[in-house]
Amino acid sequence: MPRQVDHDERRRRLTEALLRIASTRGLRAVSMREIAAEAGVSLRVVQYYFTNKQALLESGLTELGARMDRRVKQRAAASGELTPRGVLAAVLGAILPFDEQSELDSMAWTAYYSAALTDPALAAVGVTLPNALEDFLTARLAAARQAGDIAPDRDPRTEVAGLLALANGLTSSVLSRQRSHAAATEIIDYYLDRLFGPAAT
Amino acid sequence: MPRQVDHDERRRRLTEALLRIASTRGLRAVSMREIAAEAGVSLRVVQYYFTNKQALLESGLTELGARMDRRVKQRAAASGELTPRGVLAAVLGAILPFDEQSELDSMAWTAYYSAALTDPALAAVGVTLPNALEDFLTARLAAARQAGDIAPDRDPRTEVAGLLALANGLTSSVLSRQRSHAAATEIIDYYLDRLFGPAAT
DNA sequence: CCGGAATGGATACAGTCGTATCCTAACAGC
DNA sequence: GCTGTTAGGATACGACTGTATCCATTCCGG
Repeated sequence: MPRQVDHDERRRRLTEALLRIASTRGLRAVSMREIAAEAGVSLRVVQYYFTNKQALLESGLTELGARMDRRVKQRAAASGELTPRGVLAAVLGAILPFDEQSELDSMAWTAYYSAALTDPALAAVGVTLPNALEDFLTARLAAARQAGDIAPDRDPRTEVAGLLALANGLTSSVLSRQRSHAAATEIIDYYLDRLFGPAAT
Repeated sequence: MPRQVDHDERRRRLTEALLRIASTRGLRAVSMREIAAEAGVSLRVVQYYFTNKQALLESGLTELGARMDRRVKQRAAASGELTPRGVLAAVLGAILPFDEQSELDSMAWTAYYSAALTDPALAAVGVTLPNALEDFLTARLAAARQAGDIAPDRDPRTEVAGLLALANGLTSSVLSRQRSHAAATEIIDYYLDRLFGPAAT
């Protein structure tokens, strides 16, 4: 076995190059040759480490999901809050684009989302994270209701679904510069106040 | 002047063909030749009535906006309610995909939205309607607050922005089959109850 | 030290893309 | 009826696409 190379590392570099193109110029600008150029390698190398363009695309979406997951956990840990509201605020805040990298990732995510509407393979990869997020938050909120932190007439599943949809919609408006990040955060806080009662965070 | 032809009518047919492709197979499947085939004409005809592919794309987005506008007005008129809540419910209900055609249009809209993130010309066309909608609803809600229909501590602009973002986010989840139309409507009603107080519609 | 697997450079292939060009009907005004 | 503009059929161009193939390295295990 000559010239052993770390395949995972190579694939990671290529996937990152793909996401860089997708987030700045859109998925339609992603081609095997463009990825090769962006990663500074030859076309053959891209072909060598990914059998297909499809496989490459799916790898990009998987990576995007992993990044979002990392951001959520990181933010939840950083805020350090263990209150239900703290968890919700951290997760929703991690969905909104809050710095340059997360904004780029959100753009790529948006491109993938619309591609998934007409590509079942991508759709299958893409639903994993949102579903996991919704289940996780629903469980947390159900526990909070048990503990009496929120009113018993609130349905945790409906609340979480609404808040997640809200965060996604706000992300869209932030990406299209209709709204600033600060304004979006304000709206989320506004709704959290409504849910938990107006408590200072 | 020989063989006079209704240019607007021809362009409309081509635009509709474009949207049919975009909503079922995505914007990336839209090509001049595909549009020609879908409309049952030759490639030359498509070129003849639209100078550019770009012009064709912009025409598609304009048409999507017009359809949405029509739907909003139609639903508002059909519900016949003049109450602030009725207007809000009608508009938000018109944003959600509620039948096959509006679902197809929502898919096309999503495709356009992500394309607009990397295409300034499309972005310019696409922001018109959402902004108009937000301004219209904000004015309505401000009037409602004046009239005492909602609590005076609610900020109309924030409320409207939140509700529109919510409707957009719910549309996404309905399109990706994460949620049914009924479930999405329920969530919207839930939030409207929160805003106006639990009144029967 | 050498045969063979791992890695990747160079190039080719068959399609498809947007756009441009050439040419022929069709028909209103003179 | 001739003319000139309008409407479109047919075809071509060069660029780009994903994928496949051929071939030269590199270097580990025997």
